[in-house]
Amino acid sequence: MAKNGKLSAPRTKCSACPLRKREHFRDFAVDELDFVSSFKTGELTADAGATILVEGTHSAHLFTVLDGWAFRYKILDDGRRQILNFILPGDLAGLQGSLMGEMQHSVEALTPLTLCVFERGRLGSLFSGYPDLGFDLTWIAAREERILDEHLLSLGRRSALERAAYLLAFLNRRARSAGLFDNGRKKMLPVSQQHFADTLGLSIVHTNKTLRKIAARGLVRWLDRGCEVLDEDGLCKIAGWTDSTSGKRPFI
Amino acid sequence: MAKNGKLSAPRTKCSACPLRKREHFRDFAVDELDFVSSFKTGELTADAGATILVEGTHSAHLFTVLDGWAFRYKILDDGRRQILNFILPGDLAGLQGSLMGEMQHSVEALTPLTLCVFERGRLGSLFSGYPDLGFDLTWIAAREERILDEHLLSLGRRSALERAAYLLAFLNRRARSAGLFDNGRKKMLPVSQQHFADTLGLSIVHTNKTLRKIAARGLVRWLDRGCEVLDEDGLCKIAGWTDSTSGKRPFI
DNA sequence: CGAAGGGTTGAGGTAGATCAACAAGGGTGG
DNA sequence: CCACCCTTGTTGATCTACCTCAACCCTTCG
Repeated sequence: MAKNGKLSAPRTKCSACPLRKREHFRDFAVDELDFVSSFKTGELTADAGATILVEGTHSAHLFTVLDGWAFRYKILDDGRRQILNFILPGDLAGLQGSLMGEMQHSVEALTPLTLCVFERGRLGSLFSGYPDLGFDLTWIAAREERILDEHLLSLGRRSALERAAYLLAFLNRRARSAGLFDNGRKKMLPVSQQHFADTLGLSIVHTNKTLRKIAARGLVRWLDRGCEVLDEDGLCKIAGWTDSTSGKRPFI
Repeated sequence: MAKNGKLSAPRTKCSACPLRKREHFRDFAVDELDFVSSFKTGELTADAGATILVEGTHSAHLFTVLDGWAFRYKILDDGRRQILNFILPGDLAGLQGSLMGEMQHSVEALTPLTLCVFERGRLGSLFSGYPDLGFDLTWIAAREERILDEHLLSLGRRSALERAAYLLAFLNRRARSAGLFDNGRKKMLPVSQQHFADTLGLSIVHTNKTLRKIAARGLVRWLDRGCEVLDEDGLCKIAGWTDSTSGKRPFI
């Protein structure tokens, strides 16, 4: 299934799911919790750099990230890579492929990763038995769409500096919402400059120069293999971006 | 509701929906047809250039395009505009806003447009009463996601020439699938060079030069306020793109 | 200790932006 | 009817943001 990945029976019970307690996520009704518990057929742990899903293949599973970072990407024949989005705790991976057949992007772990494994074959009973969960799935897909819209605006119309500032603010905000900065965890984005470059659609050299410029202004600090955002509002101002997401969100 | 738009009671009965007959779209079950008929509360016609939905507002409706072309876009404060995707017959508009509240993009008619109007308030009963339609909605959202993924790859990693070739092939393919070329209708894409520029993330001058280059190779022909694709395969080859969508697709 | 993966920096090249004209309709008001 | 404007497309000249190439540094790891 995944290079450097280890599949096991569920270790984390849905009833004890650490995500459900976090402020940003909505809780389940009791019968929904029962269903999701049975929907979850396994747990997958993967090392940083492991490939979880591969473009062009079919997968019998979809996943929710329990802990860690991953990203979705596509590559052109000659190796040019575009990172499409990042996947954080509470996010789904593989929904597109589950609904429509073949995967059209790949997914790779950015850090050590823990995922809940679901059977795609049971999606039908999710929709028929738990309409609210069906609604949630659509909601989740619509949320992804929104993120891609904003990202598209970035690539199409923002300068390198604006783009980089936007991405930093966006990632920081999502990491915080997902609870990755909770109880004293380091507020670090585990994203290398190569990943930034491939997300921003820039060369790695120009990415480096742009990120240095932002660091020189004191908005961000570079760490070993990652960075820490010091002034999210300042970044948003540079990018001309105001995030409008708020409140609790569903997850499966 | 829409500048230059006219709202009326449904004129086209769902039972006589012209889309249902087209090869590319899946048919409804009888009870689904009944539901959709009651879900459709009106019909909207709009002139080319009319604004259908506005970023930052809430809308009580969502729409399916019956005939004509529209597009979704976002703008930055200083007026830079990015077109996110085009909306053709059978496509939904306003789903994001219906699920998540405020619209985060605008929608504008590219040609005279006819839309079915649905009440967003009845989405819940769609999911609870007709799980297959709920599934279809998720499917439709996932399809949009795929398109945006490919578009993101374009903006991030393809050259101007590759990007333009991809967009032409993509639009031509979608128009054909949506049945816009059926029974002897002109095989024209009603997209101005300004629209191309705002979709490709290029300046209008460079867009013009790039499109001329493609026209000079005989892959496309320029008409008054639009263009006609002459060699879709040739365009796909330039772009390094192979479309993998196939078979029937759902719509609401 | 050598190799490999990140990050950093300067020099020079180029794809695409910006600026500036101009042409060809179409619409509108006089 | 003409005179005017506005929109859309077209083309050349110049500029610049970003790319490529080519170093070099540091840390980690086998």
